[in-house]
Amino acid sequence: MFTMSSDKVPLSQRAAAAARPAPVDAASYMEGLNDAQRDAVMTTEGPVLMLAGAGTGKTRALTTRLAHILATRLAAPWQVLAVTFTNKAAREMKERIGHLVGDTVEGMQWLGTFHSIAAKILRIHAEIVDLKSSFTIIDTDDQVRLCKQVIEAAGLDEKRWSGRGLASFIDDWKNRGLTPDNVPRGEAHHFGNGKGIELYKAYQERLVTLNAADFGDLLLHNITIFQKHPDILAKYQDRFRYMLVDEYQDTNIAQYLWLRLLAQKNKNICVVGDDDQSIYGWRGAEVANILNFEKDFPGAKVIRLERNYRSTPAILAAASGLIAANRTRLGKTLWTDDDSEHEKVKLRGVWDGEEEARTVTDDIENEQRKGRSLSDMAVLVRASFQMRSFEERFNTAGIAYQVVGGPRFYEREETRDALAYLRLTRNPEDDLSFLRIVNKPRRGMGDKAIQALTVNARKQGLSLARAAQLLLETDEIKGKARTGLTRFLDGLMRWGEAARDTRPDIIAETILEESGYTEFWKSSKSPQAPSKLENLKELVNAAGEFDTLAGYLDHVSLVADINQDNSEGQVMLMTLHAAKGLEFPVVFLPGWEEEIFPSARSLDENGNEGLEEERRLAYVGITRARESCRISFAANRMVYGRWQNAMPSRFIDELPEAHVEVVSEPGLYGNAASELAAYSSFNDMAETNDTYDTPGWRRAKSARGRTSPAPMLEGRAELVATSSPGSSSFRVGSRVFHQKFGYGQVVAAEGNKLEVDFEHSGHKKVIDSFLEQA
DNA sequence: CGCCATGAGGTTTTT
DNA sequence: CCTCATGGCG
Repeated sequence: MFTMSSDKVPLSQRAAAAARPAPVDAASYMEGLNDAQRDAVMTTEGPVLMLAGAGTGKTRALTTRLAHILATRLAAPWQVLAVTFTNKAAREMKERIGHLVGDTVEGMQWLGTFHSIAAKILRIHAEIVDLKSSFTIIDTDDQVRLCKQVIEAAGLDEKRWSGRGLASFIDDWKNRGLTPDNVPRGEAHHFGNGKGIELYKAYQERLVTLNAADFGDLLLHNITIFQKHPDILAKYQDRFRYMLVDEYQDTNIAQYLWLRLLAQKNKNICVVGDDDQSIYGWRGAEVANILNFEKDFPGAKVIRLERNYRSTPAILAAASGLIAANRTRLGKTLWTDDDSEHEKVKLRGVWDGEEEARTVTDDIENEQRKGRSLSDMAVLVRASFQMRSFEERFNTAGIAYQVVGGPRFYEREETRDALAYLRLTRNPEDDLSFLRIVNKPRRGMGDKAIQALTVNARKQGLSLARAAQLLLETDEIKGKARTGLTRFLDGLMRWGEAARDTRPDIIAETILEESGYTEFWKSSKSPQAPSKLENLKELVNAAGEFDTLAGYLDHVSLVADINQDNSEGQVMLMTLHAAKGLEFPVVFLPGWEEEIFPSARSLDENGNEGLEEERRLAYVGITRARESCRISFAANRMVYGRWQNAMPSRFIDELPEAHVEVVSEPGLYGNAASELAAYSSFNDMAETNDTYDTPGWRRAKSARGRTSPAPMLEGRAELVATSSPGSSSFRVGSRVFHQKFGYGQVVAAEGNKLEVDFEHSGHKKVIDSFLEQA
């Protein structure tokens, strides 16, 4: 097919193409696409906003689009810019385009993550922002460390102003595309006694002397370069004839500015995303980017991918019903023509977290008995601390599980130490690495010696390694420190020498061995030592896949993880965030309680915007499910070692009841009467005139009053409010205070559930334990 | 230099 | 409650 036939094109396709030479507009890769997808592929010219709902074949559409551009020769592979957020996404995209166009995809050197592409551009023009093209990319840890140094140097109280705090301010500014000169003056007051901007400036200067850039810099420096040098910008504008951006709803302002600059000329920019799945606002993502796309790029064509190929109608209805409560959205309606028999979304209330873990585990075992593989099931939680109860239960039940996410390989202490050795070997000027390992293992270089060395180096404008070398020529250093430092520096020279003509894995192993680092862990009593040694071995192996040490190190700084083999036959346990983009036949969504989900902190810090993002997170969770979605909430939960009663999440009330089934605990409550009660409790909802803002325990509440106790409450206790037999300590008429709602007056009391008129928040139903006498 | 006591804080995560 | 970081002391 076409001119770029290759071994990668399946034979069947090549045969087909040979049999009936297809005209370009009826190309075989278009087969099986629906109208919207086809539209998204064919509309190559001008700005395009591809609004792709969950499970609507987004990846297929966008990879086909790129394949189409290449196949029809609208652009050469190197004239296409395609950006993603993660390496994984970039890899998958490349692979899938490869299936369509074969080796041509290898020419797509501008397909990658925002960061890797920005880094590539920055290496070419580094001198404009006072860097050398060999600059190092520092990670979050080093960033914090540097910030700490800057705070210290500024003579600020280090207890009051943490490195972490400064780093997050700087990150935030960089995410918004702000250099020190552009930060609004008012924002300086937020940090370091009004020294915020000064500190930011000092931090940037330190980076320049270190010849380093942090992640935020990669984009920001690009923007600076483009703005200062229209000629350079023009070059890239001409080069990138077609641009494609995946997960556009996750872009921050800096990324937006970068894209806008590049797209200015050809305007052939296609952004793909789903505003309903924007869940990274807290790290700088701007939903506004996708909401305003049509304004930012006049004449943009909006293409909606709404036909869902993943989930059952009930799951789609539940997700759609929930997300409809959000006000700021572009609006989409997912539909499916799958009308086969399917189950409703299952909702279960339980007594406490332990019971929740137990029932989920039971469900999993049931499914397994029915022949379902463990890897077809996933438990998705809001926050990682919720994982523990499931892990414990899985362990006792002997169910294999895999936690997805968690601490990353390249972030672990031993990995970072080892990399510091390798980096320092390649570049002896790398002071951050020097500091990290100069005394690890111990070489007699204590805090005092290092302090002196640092001062010395800075005075002479030398790197630490160089300064150390000079220091050894004097008599100022003696004893253990002298021998330790001498051996260390000798080692560096030797390794640097050897690195030139030795395989990276061999050199890595040699360095770790000769430096005494391996021995450091071997003789460590730490219980983690064996696994750390394992990790070091893994790192050495990973290095072996590269031709040079430098090549490996470049790769490492932009890749957060080495490929972990996802072994089959394990239940997946992860956060909702980590689950974005994945799908499973059976999905469990536990912990749907106020405070937990939506997270109290999101609401506190970001108000309604925070709430909407939480709701999108819930939407992401539900839409991960193909066949079965099981939501649960507990009436009591142990939080920080204290028992707290919990209210069912308001999101539960927002699920359309027609598509939800309340399930009682199998065996315990599984009788017809309670099933009935469950249904009628739903019907009762129509009678209550509770409004949307009532945190949702209506369901439980309405069930409580019935002759037959609600199924999920039966036996152990009433759900939500264990109505203390006596009455509440608050009387009607008394003035009370609530953490979130403020001051108010009790207007009605039933057991420990009260109705209160709050002065600022209006009429609410609350549980007395949330109140204080005012 | 390493170990224990004490205290604070305790979503979500990629590059 | 539990974990991590820091600080003081041996």
